[in-house]
Amino acid sequence: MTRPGGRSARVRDAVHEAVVELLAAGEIDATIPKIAERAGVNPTSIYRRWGSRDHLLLDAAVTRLRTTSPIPDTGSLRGDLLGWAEGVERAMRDRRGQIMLRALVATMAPDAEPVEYLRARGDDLQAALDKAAARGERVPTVDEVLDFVLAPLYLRVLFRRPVEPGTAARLVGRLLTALPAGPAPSAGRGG
Amino acid sequence: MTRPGGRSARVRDAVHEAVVELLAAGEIDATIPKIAERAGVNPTSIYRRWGSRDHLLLDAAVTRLRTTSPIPDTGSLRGDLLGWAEGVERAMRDRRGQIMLRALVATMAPDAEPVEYLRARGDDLQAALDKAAARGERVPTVDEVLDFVLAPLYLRVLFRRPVEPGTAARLVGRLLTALPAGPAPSAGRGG
DNA sequence: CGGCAAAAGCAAACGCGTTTGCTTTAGGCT
DNA sequence: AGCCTAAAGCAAACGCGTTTGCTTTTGCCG
Repeated sequence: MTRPGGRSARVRDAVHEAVVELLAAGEIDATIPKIAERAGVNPTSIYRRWGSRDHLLLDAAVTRLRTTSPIPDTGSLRGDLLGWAEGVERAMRDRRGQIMLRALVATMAPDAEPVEYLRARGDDLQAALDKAAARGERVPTVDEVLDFVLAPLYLRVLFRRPVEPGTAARLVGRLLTALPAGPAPSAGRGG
Repeated sequence: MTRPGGRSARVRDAVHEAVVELLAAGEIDATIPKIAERAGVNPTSIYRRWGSRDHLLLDAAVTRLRTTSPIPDTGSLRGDLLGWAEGVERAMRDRRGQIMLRALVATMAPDAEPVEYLRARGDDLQAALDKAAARGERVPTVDEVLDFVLAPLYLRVLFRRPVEPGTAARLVGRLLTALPAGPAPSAGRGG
């Protein structure tokens, strides 16, 4: 039996927010007691619920990502990709978004179980591409979208290079321009 | 006055190797005492020299990167980029290379001082492009190289998607194919 | 509205990572 | 070869993150 609402939910949200705020404030190695204090919560509650700092960070990062940049349904592939990519760009221009991306990457152990959220977002992307294909549009693969749009945005943040306004639009433009010419550089669906 | 060789160098190398081996073996949160034990070294030596686990990991990652995938001088831009990118691909297909990339990203605090090595590699890339331009070749910007080639390779590793053999060649092909058409999506030099 | 149990709070004990003062080793220069 | 000192080793003390047994709160279901 589990308790999704009430105090449990309040504690969860307070802890998540404390993580984001502390990390964004530069306390990159904030300990669990520090996070608990900031959240107004007992450290034991965190230990019992999340077990380790890494699990907590991963959970906080995924939870934040989940609320960011959904893929819209605009009626055209370009519109869908643009709406999504601009959401990603906005998140990547925000310090807290940057921090959480780094936390996500840092805590994804190389051989841990797959992050369910990432798989789901890959499916969303595939669905948008399928819709466009059904409309008769020429569509890229998921891998191409990730290569052309997501990877450059993320790499800028992870390597601390600036994300200029309009980057997302230029990257989507590149992807769609490249479409008629080149074959996919890698087969299969992405995560 | 400093001591570059002898015992100091042996300790440094042993510690670096211990870091790589432990992380690659899945001990992602190996503590300094564990690393010291593996290296056959006193923990105090690590604390005194590196100060913190993050500094050590960053140093180990950069040191390893430094020995990987230099930019060759083949006489053509395609050859230079291919040689370099295939070196990166090789590193990214190796578990230890994957681990160290993740460690690098994880320990690069958002507002810490720039990592000298990354700047230097950006300069190397720029130099290769300049040479090609001097030969009259049509050349991309550093940012375009990073977007088209490095970002997709790194993102695959960081998000634990497979790096298929030949990925580097396909990415370089894409970059050079896109050249005549599109303008650079972002100005400035890369890191 | 009453009761069961999940989850939070509390406090004390534990373990281990970290710091520190000192000693010993050995690199590099004359 | 011999001196000087940077750097490694050692050991003990310290501090704090973590664990654990128990109590208290409170969400949720009948």
